[in-house]
Amino acid sequence: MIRLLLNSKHKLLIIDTLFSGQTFTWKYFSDSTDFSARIIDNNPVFVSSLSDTEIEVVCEDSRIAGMLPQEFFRDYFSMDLDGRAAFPENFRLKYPDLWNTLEGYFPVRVLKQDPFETMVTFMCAQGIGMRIIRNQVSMLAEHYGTRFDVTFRDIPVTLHNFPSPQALASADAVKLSRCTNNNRIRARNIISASKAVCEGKIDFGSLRDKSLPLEQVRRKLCELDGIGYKIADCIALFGLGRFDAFPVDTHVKQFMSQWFGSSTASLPLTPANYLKIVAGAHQILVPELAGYAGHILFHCWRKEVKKLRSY
DNA sequence: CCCCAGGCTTTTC
DNA sequence: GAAAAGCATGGG
Repeated sequence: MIRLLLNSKHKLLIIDTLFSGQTFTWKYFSDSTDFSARIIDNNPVFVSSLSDTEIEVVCEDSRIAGMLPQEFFRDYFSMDLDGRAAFPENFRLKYPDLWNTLEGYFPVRVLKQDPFETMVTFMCAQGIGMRIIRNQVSMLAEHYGTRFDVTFRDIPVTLHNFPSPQALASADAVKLSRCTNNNRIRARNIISASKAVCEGKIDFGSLRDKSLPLEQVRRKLCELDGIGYKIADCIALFGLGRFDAFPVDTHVKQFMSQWFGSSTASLPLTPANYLKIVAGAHQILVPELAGYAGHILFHCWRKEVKKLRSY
């Protein structure tokens, strides 16, 4: 058992962007008895916060994804990155009101999560609400993942890891569709994408190469059925650590129009308009961290403007 | 029955 | 080529 303390110079707010269900959603821990858990690289991981700037991580193995836990989790939680760094100097002068509203959202982390898990979960996120997406991902884990029964602080906890590419590649489309909101097309796309990963047609290791232009990463991922610009950019941002990737979904489209006066963002989200909105975002934000900024703006928009209760 | 939800694919001009 | 329509499903 390994216990780590990770501290940051700035406040932390950790939200699971992969919709991994209530039982293993990272939360903003209000008190020290509260904790969250999930499986990372076949390793039960427990997280709790000790203060606004310090979190405790407990895991079993001395290595996670080939790295020392200390290194892995600092990277996983982007501990050394300040959300403010994603906004250029003149941003607070140009958008003073928005800057004030954003204050509570700079601590939001972009987690560097598993690319396969990221791919499948965002394939489950087409044109449906957060609640249903979470249900799908939880069901995928429960039906196709491995079960872990563990205890933490004397509390029994049951967890499921996210299914492997092999597990989903060999799934039956009709059965799998129970876990994809009864959408068989989505189930079929997930199976074929999983096969592509198994066969090495999609190699996340090589897509991780930072010298690879984002357009090339996007093009490769878009070869898969069911993946367009938005999902490709989500995989790049959340799964490949490409913080320059700026996924434009219905919410991002809305705040790009409302907050930044993007005329393109008020038009239908065609591929051409998508690229224009991304280009606009790179003008307003720090380009190499545009996606990171987008994530902060996204959560602020949903909570402060749309008044949605959950993250 | 309407609209919306962390879009993508096919058809049509 | 790019714009418009079609698709799929559950929830409010």
